[in-house]
Amino acid sequence: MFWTEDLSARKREILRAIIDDYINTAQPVGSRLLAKKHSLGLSSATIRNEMADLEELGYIAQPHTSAGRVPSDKGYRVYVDHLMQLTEISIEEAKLIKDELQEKIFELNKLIMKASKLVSNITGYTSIAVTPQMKKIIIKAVQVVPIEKGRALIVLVAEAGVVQNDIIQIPQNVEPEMLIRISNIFNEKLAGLNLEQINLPVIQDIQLELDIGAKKELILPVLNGIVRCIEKMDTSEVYINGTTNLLNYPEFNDLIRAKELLEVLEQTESLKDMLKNALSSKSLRVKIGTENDNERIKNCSLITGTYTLGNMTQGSISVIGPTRMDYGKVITSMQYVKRLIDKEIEKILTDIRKDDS
Amino acid sequence: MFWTEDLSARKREILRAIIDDYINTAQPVGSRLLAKKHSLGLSSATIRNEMADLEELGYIAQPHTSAGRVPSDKGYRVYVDHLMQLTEISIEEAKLIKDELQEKIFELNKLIMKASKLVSNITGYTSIAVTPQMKKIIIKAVQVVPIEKGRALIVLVAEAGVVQNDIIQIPQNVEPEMLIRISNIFNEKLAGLNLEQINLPVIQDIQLELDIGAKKELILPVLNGIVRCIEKMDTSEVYINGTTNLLNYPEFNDLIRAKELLEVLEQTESLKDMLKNALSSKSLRVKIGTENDNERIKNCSLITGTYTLGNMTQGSISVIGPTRMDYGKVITSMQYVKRLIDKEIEKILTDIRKDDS
DNA sequence: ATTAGCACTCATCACATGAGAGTGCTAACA
DNA sequence: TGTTAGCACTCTCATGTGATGAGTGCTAAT
Repeated sequence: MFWTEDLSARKREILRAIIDDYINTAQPVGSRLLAKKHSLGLSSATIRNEMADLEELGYIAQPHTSAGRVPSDKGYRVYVDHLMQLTEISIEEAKLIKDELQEKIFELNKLIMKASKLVSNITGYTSIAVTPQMKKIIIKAVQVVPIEKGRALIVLVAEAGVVQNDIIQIPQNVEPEMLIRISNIFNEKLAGLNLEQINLPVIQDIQLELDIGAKKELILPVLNGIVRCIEKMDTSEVYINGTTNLLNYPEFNDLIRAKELLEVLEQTESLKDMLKNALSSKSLRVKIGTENDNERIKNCSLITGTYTLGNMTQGSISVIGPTRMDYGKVITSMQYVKRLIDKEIEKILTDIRKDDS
Repeated sequence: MFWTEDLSARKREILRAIIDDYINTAQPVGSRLLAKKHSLGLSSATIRNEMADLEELGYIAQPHTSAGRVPSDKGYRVYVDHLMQLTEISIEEAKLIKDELQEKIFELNKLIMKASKLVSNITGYTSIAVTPQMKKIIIKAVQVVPIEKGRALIVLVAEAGVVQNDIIQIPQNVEPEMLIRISNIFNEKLAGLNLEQINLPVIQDIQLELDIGAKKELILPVLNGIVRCIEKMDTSEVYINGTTNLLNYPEFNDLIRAKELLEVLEQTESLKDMLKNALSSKSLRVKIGTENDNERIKNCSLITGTYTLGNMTQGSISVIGPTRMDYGKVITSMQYVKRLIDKEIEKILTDIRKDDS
């Protein structure tokens, strides 16, 4: 869409002024106010005419006949894509973010959780962190740890500090040496593979090798334990921060609206789905109001940044707020955080890969 | 307090009727209604007189002159302690609870989280689960797992399926055999101890033994890793379920009230403190309104059940709702859940201890 | 093309009014 | 003496009314 053909420079100026103002005040903005506050050098009557045009084009709307104008989703879209002016992040905030994220964190999930909390604090909206699904994460080590007679722990270690474990029952009379042998074989066969690559042939190969010296009663539980570890690794989790922030905004003064939104936030499974589609974009994705698939957040905007581990596994941090959101502020801080996280992830990976510490 | 001296049987009947009614309707209950609905065999005038007495004694109050009566915290207290009639748990609910909790769960925290969710679903209020602090949990095994050159994983296994791990950096040139040796020594020295018993003498003892064959650069990170594992184990976590349930109740129709409460629920640290004091009672603890220390939930009631691992480590599940809470329903279901959990915990412990599976 | 002026619209607020629920008190009753 | 009927009184809540004012669209003048 060649939107520039729709809108003269003046119309753009006016539209921006309207949206800036509305984001600040949450009040429909009228022509008189606009003429006074923003020095556009135009009379209210002229502005009125332009506003009528903008309304016809669908960028703004009137809640009722005698009210000012309110931006439509289409209006916000143009605003975000072309009109908005990004401000620099403040020095204090930059420092805060750096301080929080640059302390040594080996675990990817911890990093994302922390960043998410930070984003919610800084923006004043609600943040949603989804930890990565690990389908393609590479296994570093497998170990069977004897706990006591008849019980052992399977430990699966992958890159980026991802660890999972599972308790299994084993025959009473297993020698510790046997467990070490099994650990070694699993290590040899699985290390370097990613989760998806562990398929039937690989398992059969291992089974074959084990069958020589080990008993079936031992092999089966170990295999099951590993499978459960893989399942746990591949399960992404959802963390939400700053839920109550949303209640500060007048659009959720209506208890029914507020409840609707809070219920959406409680449905972590559907949240995962909502945020999954963002998983390809390199930069931030902005979904405004009805652009969201979910009916129940059609008066909310969702800004999502995704994080990738060596182009393979992905998690995300999102901010959700009313469509009347301070897009500039949110995007600025999220970009800043994203840059830092990308750098930290890089560090986690190279640290582990290079062993140069 | 010999409350029975305060109240005639008739007054008690009336008080109970008032509270029962108020819990159902959330409306101040008047004498006329009471005379009609509950067959007390008394005229509204008589009831009025009794109500005046009950008000003077502080069991009920009037929101304003021409309104019915509303129970006070003192009234609810008597109700919970003496007047309330516990109903049997319904067959469907019993089945639901059993189905959810009796599938094989080895991990204590999972069990408590699941139970908490269940309680919130059944009661229709909000539940708060605090996983146990593990100060006194007994260590079963320690293992140092090599991940790759220069990096290893510490795994600490304790009873009840509690596992923690931590990634450490180690010198490049460490032989796997050395790690096994170290694991063995730590195992020998730490297994059977509880977290509190791991103090300086024990550590020095281990250090002494290790110094003979291992390098300092290896021992220190391992020790640090174990300490961090212990810290992680001893950190209790808070899970909240059914937050939005609260918004269904008219006492939180006021957005300010609702927000206040939701903010309390977001402060997990202070929640832990609030629930800590309940950690001695064998049965459920009921805190009504102002009986709670926290100013901000003075119009809420909090019912807490605690769970102990062999009289040592403790976690809790609580239900929070308006003081006008269906105490009968909540207490019934929580008691039922508690009984089941206690049994399951017993199972987890004996299972692991006896190895008879 | 822009602007001043004006009639018109509509939400919002303050205020008045009436209905209804509930009370306390008094007097009659068992 | 305890219980009940009756009644005047109180206070909230819902409803309706009118004034206010912000904002618009249209027209005519610049």
